[in-house]
Amino acid sequence: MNNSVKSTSEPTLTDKFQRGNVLASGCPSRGVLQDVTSRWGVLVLFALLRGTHRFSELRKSITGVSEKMLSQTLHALEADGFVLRTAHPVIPPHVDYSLTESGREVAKRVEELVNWIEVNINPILNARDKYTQRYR
Amino acid sequence: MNNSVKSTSEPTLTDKFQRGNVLASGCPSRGVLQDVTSRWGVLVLFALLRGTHRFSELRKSITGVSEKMLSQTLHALEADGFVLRTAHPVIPPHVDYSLTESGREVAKRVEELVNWIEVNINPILNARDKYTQRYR
DNA sequence: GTGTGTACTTTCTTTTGGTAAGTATGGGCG
DNA sequence: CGCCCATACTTACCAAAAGAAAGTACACAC
Repeated sequence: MNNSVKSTSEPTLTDKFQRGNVLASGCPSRGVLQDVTSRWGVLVLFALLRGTHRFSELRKSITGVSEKMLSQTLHALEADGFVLRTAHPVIPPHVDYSLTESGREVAKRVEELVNWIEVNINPILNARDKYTQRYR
Repeated sequence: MNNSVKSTSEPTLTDKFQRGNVLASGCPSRGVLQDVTSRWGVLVLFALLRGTHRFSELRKSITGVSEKMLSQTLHALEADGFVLRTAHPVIPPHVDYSLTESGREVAKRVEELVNWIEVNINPILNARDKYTQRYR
């Protein structure tokens, strides 16, 4: 991946056709992929697809997430431009989280994956049971 | 969940419409989701979508993965029924890995996500740069 | 001055991940 | 015969990440 500075500000042909390659360890797209597919990142994107939520709401709907990890995950997704953080200057604090345009794009794809797994969970679990029975 | 006592082994209506809920911490679908979206799981599925590969080939194409993690990841995906392991009884060992039918289904969805990120990597990185400049 | 509510942050412990070395097997080579 | 090679794993050890729980900040109510 070439992210070097250009002498002109016009996008060149190679710029336009440049894309990442997650199979290459140096490519920054792998970092973004990790933010998106991280344990809690997936669930945050999935949850925010249903609309704006505040911190405490996310914490309640995503069962099992700690405040530390939720905070960390939201920051990473915000830095990548997927999540918009809106802090209202009141006390006690009130902060809203929503998806950006690009956030909705990734989240839609995450949702497709999550939905497929949720729908097919039973056959998958059966396969897993058979596997563990066969090979201990 | 099921209030009526059943004397037969026929699947009930509720059985048929049962699906997972990844937002619930107890739901096993969350475990499957983690296998699929794990750091190396995503890349293995993505790589295997291009066809059958042996262990050493995967290790080469997925830059940066250790033998331990590749082995571990392949086992998890095999247990979930996404990956088929075929060991030829020769020496030195020769083992092939390919996707099962359900493996192709998840992998296709993973691919959609990966492709979107690879294509849009540049705007994302720009957003990230702006973010780090603003908030250090 | 004590308690409440929200969104974090910090500290400490546990779990997970990475690195490197070891294991099993038989065939080729000197 | 002794030694090395190739391949697909395991194992042992240490570093990094995640989880649990407590602390912080602020204004207002009592």
